Amino acid sequence: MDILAELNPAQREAVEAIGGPVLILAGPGSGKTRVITHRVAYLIKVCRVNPRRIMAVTFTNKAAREMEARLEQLVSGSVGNITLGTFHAICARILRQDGKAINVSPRFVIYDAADQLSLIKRGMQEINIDPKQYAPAAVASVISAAKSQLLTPVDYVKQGHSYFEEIVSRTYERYQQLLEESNALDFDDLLMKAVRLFNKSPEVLSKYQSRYLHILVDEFQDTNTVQYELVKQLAGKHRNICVVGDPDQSIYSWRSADLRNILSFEKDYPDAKVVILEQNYRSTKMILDTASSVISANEQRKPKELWTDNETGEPVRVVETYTEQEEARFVVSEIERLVDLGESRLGDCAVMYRTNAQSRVIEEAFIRYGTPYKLVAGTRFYERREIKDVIAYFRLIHNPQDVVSLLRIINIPGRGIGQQTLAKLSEWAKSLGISQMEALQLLVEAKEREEIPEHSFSARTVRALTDFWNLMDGLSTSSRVLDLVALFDLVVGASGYQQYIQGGPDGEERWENILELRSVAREYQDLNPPEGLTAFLEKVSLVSDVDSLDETTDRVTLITLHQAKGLEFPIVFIVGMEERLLPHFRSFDDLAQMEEERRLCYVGITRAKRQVYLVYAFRRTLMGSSAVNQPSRFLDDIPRHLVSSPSWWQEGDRQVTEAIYSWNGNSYAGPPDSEPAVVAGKEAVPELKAGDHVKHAHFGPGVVVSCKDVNDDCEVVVAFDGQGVKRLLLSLAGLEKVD
DNA sequence: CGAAAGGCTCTTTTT
DNA sequence: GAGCCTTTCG
Repeated sequence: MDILAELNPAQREAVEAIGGPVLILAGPGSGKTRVITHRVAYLIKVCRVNPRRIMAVTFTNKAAREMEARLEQLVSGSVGNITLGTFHAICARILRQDGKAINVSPRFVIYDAADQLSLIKRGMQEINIDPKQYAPAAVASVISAAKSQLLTPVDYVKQGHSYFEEIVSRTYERYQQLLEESNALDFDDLLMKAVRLFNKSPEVLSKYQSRYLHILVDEFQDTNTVQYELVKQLAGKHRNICVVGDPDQSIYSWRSADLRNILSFEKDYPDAKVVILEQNYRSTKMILDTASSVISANEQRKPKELWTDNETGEPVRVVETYTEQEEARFVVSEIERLVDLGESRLGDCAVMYRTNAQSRVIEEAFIRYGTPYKLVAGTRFYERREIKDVIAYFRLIHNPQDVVSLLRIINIPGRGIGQQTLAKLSEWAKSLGISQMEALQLLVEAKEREEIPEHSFSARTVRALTDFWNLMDGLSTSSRVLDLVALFDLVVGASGYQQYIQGGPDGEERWENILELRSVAREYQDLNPPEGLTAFLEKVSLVSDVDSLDETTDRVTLITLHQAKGLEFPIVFIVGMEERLLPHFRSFDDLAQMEEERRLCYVGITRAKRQVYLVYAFRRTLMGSSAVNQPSRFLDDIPRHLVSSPSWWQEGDRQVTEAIYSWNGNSYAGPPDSEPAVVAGKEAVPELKAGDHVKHAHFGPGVVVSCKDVNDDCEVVVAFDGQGVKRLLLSLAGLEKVD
């Protein structure tokens, strides 16, 4: 297969420029992914570079997986030796391999944002800082930013001036100590310590520098200072570094991503070859023009002209609804309409929003209509309590020093070990200069020798504590011989966790989640005992929500604008196009942040191939209270000729009196004071009772479980054959009674 | 010690 | 509106 065929001249140039630094500026839909994969394939097939000597950094694990799959097709063979993954995953690997040089034990655990926050709270407590006065989350984000600038606690102290910075500084110091005692790294540490490793150990650096002949970085506009530093270090010897990005799609500055990285690349590498990809293959002219009109209002930006040979397409549709509920209903009914027309499938459609909180109302509407959807970040799987609990057991087995995990599960399920006991235990361990697990071990040994205890635990408490230690010790022992799945079953069984969770609220659902985690463990079953556990923990620590997005099922995708980066859909709905939401109110007092909101909007629009809907609600409930918001300022920048004339939304036979007004008419003509109009055309809806057999357009045949009257309507619970149990609204779901 | 209830705060985006 | 924390009582 000719790797250069099917590439346009600019793309081809980007693929063939293999000596020295290369900057590829790739507008949305310009075939960026294609260029990257073809470039790597070109290196392997044509330039005969050993895949082992190539590193490719992606933004998500999913992107890495996809790239690997495409590569294997292109080079028709294994590329297993290539280093491919996110910065975090690659750094974790480097640190496990060579971290010893800077005292990073290979058994470290990785703390996610929640673990980090809990440890910071603990640190603040220990040095008597009132969490009510200084929000731990705020302190956490400053510490994270400091780490992203490569500032250690010592460096940070030198910078601090304000009283708040003083507080942060002291917390940072204590927090870092706690991390070390726990043998844990947070996300920022993974990057920072890798850079530190390379600074401290020239041999290690040289090993990696020599190995990596070619380095590629995708989404370069979203890298931060540490990441760029790391790239510079790694590319220090061969200087074959290729970065790909688009400044207009930089949307992660809050994670310390620094747009200057991509803007100053040419200064850092004056001999860099720059390739600009401006032809868009994804969207219609109308969509592309809309996107351009929005983004060109940014001042701090290099002008760029995207163009396309695609057809003109339909105008963008701007729609006003009365409330967020109406907004959700509009989206679902419009999608159903499009599907009924036969030109689109559910899987073609995506609904995008600024904040995760917006997804709930949308989701409810989809459930009520019985329209299949997939929510990318629901209650994020790995953030669920039961999942974190079980993982904590594994982390503690893997690394007994892990304080966060210990405190998480020492009394889950309840073992009679309360706050008092834990405070004493912590104090006691501290006075002896040992970890809490080691203190527990002492307790066990003292008990076995029937010594008089030097602590003040009651006999009952001693029993509870020693029981727990024996449990964990037993699990550790087993972990050295059992495969991961067997260990999994042992952990949830022996700890009493299974019984605890099944007996609690939502027991079955939570248990299913745990089984889901068990199936992840199965992927590592074939590895030898210690490696299986390590690999499993690494995987569950570094997953992201988009990683699990499955594009093959025919369902509507519900996704945040951030997560949508890098994806494309024929039909895109952006909801919540309102001031205070998009742009988000947190960006109002800062031009740079406001421009980022605009880029976010741009990213959303440019995901679409065929049709874009920009939807906003006249009135919306935010943080518990309802308020009227202005339409987003970004709408003002779209020329009228790109927008369809004011649309009136009609839902089936139902005249929705409160629904749509002209988006540009500015004034709202007046909402109904009463409840929405009564559902019309109800006579077509069948009377149903429990036990009736029904049929649904998407879910197929099923049996009615229950019916409940709700405001002139009826909520029907139906068990569909093989599709699970769904809650539907009778008037909307289109259920058909079967005899 | 633990369950339950009440009160408080604060909401962006994520590897 | 929800999650977190604290308080209270058994």
